[in-house]
Amino acid sequence: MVYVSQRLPADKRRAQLLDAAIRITEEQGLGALTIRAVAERAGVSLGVVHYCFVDKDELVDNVIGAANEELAAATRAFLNLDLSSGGTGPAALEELVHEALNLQWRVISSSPDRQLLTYEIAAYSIRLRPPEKDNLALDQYRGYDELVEMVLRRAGESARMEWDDFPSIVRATGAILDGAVLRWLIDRDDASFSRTIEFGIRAIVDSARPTAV
Amino acid sequence: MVYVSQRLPADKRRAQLLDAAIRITEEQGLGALTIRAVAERAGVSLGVVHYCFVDKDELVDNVIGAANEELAAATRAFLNLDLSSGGTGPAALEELVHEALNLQWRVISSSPDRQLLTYEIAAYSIRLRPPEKDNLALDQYRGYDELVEMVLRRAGESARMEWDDFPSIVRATGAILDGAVLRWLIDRDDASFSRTIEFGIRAIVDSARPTAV
DNA sequence: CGAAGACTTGGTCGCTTGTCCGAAAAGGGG
DNA sequence: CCCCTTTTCGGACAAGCGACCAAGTCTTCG
Repeated sequence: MVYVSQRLPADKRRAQLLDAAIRITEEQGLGALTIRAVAERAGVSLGVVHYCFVDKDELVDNVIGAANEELAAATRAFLNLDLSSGGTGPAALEELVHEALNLQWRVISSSPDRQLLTYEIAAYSIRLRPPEKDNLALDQYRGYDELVEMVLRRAGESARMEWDDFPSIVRATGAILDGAVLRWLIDRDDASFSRTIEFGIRAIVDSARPTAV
Repeated sequence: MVYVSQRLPADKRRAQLLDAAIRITEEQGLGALTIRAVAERAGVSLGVVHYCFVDKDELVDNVIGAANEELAAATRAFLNLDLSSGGTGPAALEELVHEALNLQWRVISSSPDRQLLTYEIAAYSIRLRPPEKDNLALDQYRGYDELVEMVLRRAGESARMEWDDFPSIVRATGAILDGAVLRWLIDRDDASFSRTIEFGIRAIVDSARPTAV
C-alpha cells in the first residue's frame, strides 16, 4: 500500500476523511460506506480512520449530518434568490413558484446521486427507529419543509397572495416534489417530471387567494 | 441446531424459503436479508437454501419480484371495487376518488414495513443501474401506474368526468401519493397525511371536466 | 537538544458473510 | 428388500467487515 497523503492535524484529517466518506456514500450508497473504503479513498491507513472517528457509527452520523447540512445550505442559498418579479395576482404567483421550482430542479438534476442518498438516509433512519437516534430523517425533512415554506411564503408576499392552512400547502408541495423526484430517479423522464410539477404548481396557485388589505 | 421442518419437494421448499425471506426483508430491510437468516427462520440448514437458490442474487431477485407481484395483486383487488356510487359531476368524482384513496390508505397504513420495502427496492434498483437487471424499480412503478390509472379512469367514467392529458394526471397522482406516504413513514402523522391527500384530490377533481356527449 | 505529545503504520483479532462439498438420510419403484 | 434419486446436513473455506493495539515517526516546545 502506498499512502499519498502528508501528515495532517487531526481536525483537517477528519474533514478530509469525512469528505471521502460522503463521496463514497453518494456514489455507491450507504451500504458501501466502510472504514476500509474511506481509508483507501483518502490514501491513508486503516488506523487513521479510527484515530479520527471512534466508531463507524460516528462516521455514519457525520455523513448523514453533512448531507442534511447541505440541504440547509441550499435553503440559505434561496435566501438570496430574488422572488419579487414585479406583478401581483395568480399569474405573478405562478411565475414566481415556477421560477423557484426550476431553480430547485437544476440543483436536483445536477446531483442525482446525492438526491438518491437522501432517500436512502430516510429508509435507514426509519429502520433504526426503535431506540437509538430518534429519527435522523426528521432533521432532513424539517430542513426540507423550511425550504419549501420560505419559498412559498416569499412568493406569496411578493404576489400579494396567501393561503388558508398554509402548513398543509407546504407539506403537500413537499410531497409532490419528493414523489416526482423519486420517480424521476427511476426513469429519468424529464418531460414527465416537468408535467407533474406543472400540475402541482397549478394546484398550489389555484388554492391561493389575494391577500386582504 | 434443531431443525423443525420435514422433508419437502424442492419447489415447496423453495416457496417456503421465499416466504421466510420476504418476511425478513419486510421486517428488517434488504440489508438484513442473508442466507443464514433465511435458513434459520425456515428452520433449515444452510445447505438447503443453496439447494433451492443457486445464488444470493437469485434469492434477492425473487424477493423483489414477489414484492412487485404483491402490488399487482393489489391492483387486481381493486378490479372488484365498485366505483360507481350513483351521481355524476365533480362532487361525485371527488367522493369516488376519496373512497379509492381511503381504501388504498388502509392497505398502506396496515403494512408500513412492506411499504418501506418498496422504497428500499427502488433505491437498490437505482444503484444497480449500470449494466445488470435494468431497473427492477420500473416494474414496480409500472404496476403502481396501472393501479392509479385504473382507479382514476373508472372513477371518471362513473362520474362522467374526464381529463385532458390523462397520463400526466396519473403520474402526478402517483407522485403525490408516493411523496405523502414516504413522509408519513417518517413522522407517522396521520392528520397531515390526510390533509395532503385532500389537497391532491381537490387538484385532481379541479382539473377534470364533464365528459362530452 | 531532548522529551512529550500528536500522528501514522501495519498487523491481528473475532465475527459475519456467500459459497461450496462430501456424506448421510430419507423415500419410492423395481 | 435393495437401489437410486432427491433432499438434507454439518462443516469448511476465503473474503470482508469493525475494532483494536504496540510500535514507529514526525512535530513542537520547553
